[in-house]
Amino acid sequence: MNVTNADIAAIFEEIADILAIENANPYRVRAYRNAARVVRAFGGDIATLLESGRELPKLPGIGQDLAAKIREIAATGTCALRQRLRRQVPPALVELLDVTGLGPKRVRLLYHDLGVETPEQLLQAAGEGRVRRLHGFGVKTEARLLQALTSRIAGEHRVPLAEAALQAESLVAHLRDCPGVSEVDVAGSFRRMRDTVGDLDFVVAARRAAPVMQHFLAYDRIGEVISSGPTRASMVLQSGLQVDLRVIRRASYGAALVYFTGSKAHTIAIRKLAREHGLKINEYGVFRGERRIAGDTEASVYAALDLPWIAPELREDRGELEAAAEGRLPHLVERDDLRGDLHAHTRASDGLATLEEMAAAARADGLEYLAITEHSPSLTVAHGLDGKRLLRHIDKIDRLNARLKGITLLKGVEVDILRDGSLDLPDDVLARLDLVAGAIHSHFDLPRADQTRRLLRAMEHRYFSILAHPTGRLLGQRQPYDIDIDAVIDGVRRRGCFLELNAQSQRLDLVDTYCRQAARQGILISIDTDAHSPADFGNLRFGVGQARRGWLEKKDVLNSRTLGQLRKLLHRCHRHAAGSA
DNA sequence: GCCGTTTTCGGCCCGACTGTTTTCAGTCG
Repeated sequence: MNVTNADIAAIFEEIADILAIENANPYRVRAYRNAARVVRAFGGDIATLLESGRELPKLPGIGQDLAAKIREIAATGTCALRQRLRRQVPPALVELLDVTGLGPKRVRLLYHDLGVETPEQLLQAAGEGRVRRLHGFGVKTEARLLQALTSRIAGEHRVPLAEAALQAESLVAHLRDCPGVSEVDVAGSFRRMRDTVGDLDFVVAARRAAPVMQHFLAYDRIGEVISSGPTRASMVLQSGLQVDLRVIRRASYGAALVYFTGSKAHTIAIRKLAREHGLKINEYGVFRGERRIAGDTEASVYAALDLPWIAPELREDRGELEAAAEGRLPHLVERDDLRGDLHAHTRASDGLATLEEMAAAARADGLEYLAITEHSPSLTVAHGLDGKRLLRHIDKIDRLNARLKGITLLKGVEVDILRDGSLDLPDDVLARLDLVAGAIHSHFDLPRADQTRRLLRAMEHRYFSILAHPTGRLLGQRQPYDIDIDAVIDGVRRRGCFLELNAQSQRLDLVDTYCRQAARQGILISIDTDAHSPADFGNLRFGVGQARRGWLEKKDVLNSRTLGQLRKLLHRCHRHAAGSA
């Protein structure tokens, strides 16, 4: 049985949901939700760790009881508490919690008084006007639920960061147009650069809120207004994305920004810390008694807690507060630290632009080198290049390099890792290249042991340089293939090759937690766009965002190196394999 | 369920908005 951290987390979430519906102690519910979050963020596969006979390290918010449950789930795939709760409450009931406007109290009431167990049954009951008769419900609530159910069935979900960015920029421009507005920021998971975004949170500083609220609600791509008060409003855009706005006085702007940037776990943690300091933090500021002692800037809020400012990407309560207190926050990598991009395509395979156009675009984006990595022959849908064509292609790159100024093209390939772990091009061709990025594009559903062995075998190849999009996930479309990530990361370390953080908007692969795990082991990570057109180089910033979420510093990033340093590292990677063969 | 240079028991982040209520519970972030 392969119990993943995500499986353990999902069970804790389910327990929390059912306990909430059963009206259990809310702090007990929170303990399970916190445990789910901590387990998800854990670097390394917990089940594998326990299986090897090692102890689970002490984790924040995981006491004796939860640790025992983690061991139980890792060993059996479930736990007794969950099984018992499932017998007490219809399992489908937790789905009702996903309906906007329904929390545990109302779900409980719907079940007890109307026997509603599923979204479908709720739809029927609401349609028949039975919901409005329940205590605490009414005509409006019933109508709202009906609408939430139908739009939910239409399917709204988190959108990739890059997609959200387009919508955010347009709305930022709209808000800046409003007279009296002095600051506008997009906070929330967007500012923390999460790979997907559930909604956009805007924070605006203005002396008077009313004109800003009016201006906000006059945005032309508005779909539906969910709520709007004097200082706060929510709406759904025509695209289906939810947008929240909060208007605040300039003096409270920093505190509001901290609060609306979150994450929720980080917010709770700093408020708790504030209590220990005899202070109170809310979105208006930091207070000692009635007196506000900080809040105009984010830095002032953290300073009130004796902490340095913490970058938004770190605010997940994954140890950043402890690191800040001990003065060991990472110096996070920045977009301008990147000197090159080691993964790009041209028309020769499935790209949309020529070599010249891609080189010019990369240079215009401030890059000093760009690796051209076309597909290999097995990937016929992408017009993969066979050995002959690839050799002609790299001759062309050589000729172009001779006359290019301000940027150097590297000769690479994105070679398919075949089912058995062999590479899709012969050694004598690979030997001619500056770098070989290996990737899986087929047989996504192999069992974990086989898939892991496939990757390990591929990277043992003497010319292998970089494992491209290591887990193969496509946001909202395809789950990562099943691999033993600890074994793969350890394999990369031993082999002395590199991992890619693919910045393509649908990929953002490696994910942040694995980046952090790899970097801790000294592995260098290449933040690449996998560009198929000139505009794609703009995605680097999203890759950098994930890297920062993974606590990566400049030193952890392969393509922060100068071209000379990079060539040495790539060369050493080859020699390493030759030496260990 | 967790946690502790105030505590092993008694706390556990804080506020806006809605709708239903007649002073506030529920939900959301």
